[in-house]
Amino acid sequence: MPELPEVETMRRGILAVEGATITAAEKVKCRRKPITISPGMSTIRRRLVGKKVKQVGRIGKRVFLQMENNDRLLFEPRMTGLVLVADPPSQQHVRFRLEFSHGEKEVLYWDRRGLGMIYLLNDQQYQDRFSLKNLGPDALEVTGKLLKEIFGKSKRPVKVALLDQKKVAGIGNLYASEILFVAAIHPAKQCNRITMSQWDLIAETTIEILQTAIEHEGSTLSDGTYRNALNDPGGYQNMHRVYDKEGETCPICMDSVISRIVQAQRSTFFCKSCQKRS
DNA sequence: CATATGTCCTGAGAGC
DNA sequence: TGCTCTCAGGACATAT
Repeated sequence: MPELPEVETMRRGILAVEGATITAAEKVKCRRKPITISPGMSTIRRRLVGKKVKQVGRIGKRVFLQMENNDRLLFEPRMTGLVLVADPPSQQHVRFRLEFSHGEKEVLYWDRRGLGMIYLLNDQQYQDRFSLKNLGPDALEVTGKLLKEIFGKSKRPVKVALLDQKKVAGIGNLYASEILFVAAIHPAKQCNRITMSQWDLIAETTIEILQTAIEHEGSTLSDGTYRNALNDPGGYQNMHRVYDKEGETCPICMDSVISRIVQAQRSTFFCKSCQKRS
């Protein structure tokens, strides 16, 4: 589930390692199927141990440690991955560990389902991997004009299109429903039928919702998986308007109930009265 | 190129 | 109570 706000919260949670030197990197033994860590641990150790972290960054839904030579160690949490500086929710799902020079700093990668990945890229590999061809502009940077350029000719349903990371980076299933509800756009509306003023509204709403979600440290759903770097839950789930609220009264019209439909094999939540196909 | 679909994986919760 | 089954949705390989 980690989307842009959750991953940005992870990034902020490990900012303290900026300037610290990595003293150890360890793939933690785990009875479950091991996650993908690339390249191998011996190469990772050779390139990281004794090196200083220049910056902690985020690209889309990935968080990374950037070294002084611009090697980047990326954590890609996918569904259930967490980057932690505190004790993990469970020991059995700890997959990877980094130790740092000063203080008692330690960073853990924890992942219950193990769909996440960790990989080390040199600067050129990073630039290629995340060129605009492969990953769209960050969702916090969008404008109506940009969205219209990116999506304006597409016939896809807007909700499905917003999830395409090649187009815009950072929006996932949860925030897509929330954004379109607030912008009052029907999730099945085709992109090429959305007006310029509606794109402006979607852009504004996207930034507003994602920023507010970051301020609240992301959304911890009922399964409780997502935690910040200190292993505390987020708070934005209390501000959800439609996500996972099928059958509940719409908070805007107070009349219709929230509907659930499936688009591209994923749940979409919306209000039939507030979000017209028009 | 654009878009659709199946797959990876675990554990919570539903249903019997 | 304990078993089986479904489902959650990140990114990507493959197909159309």
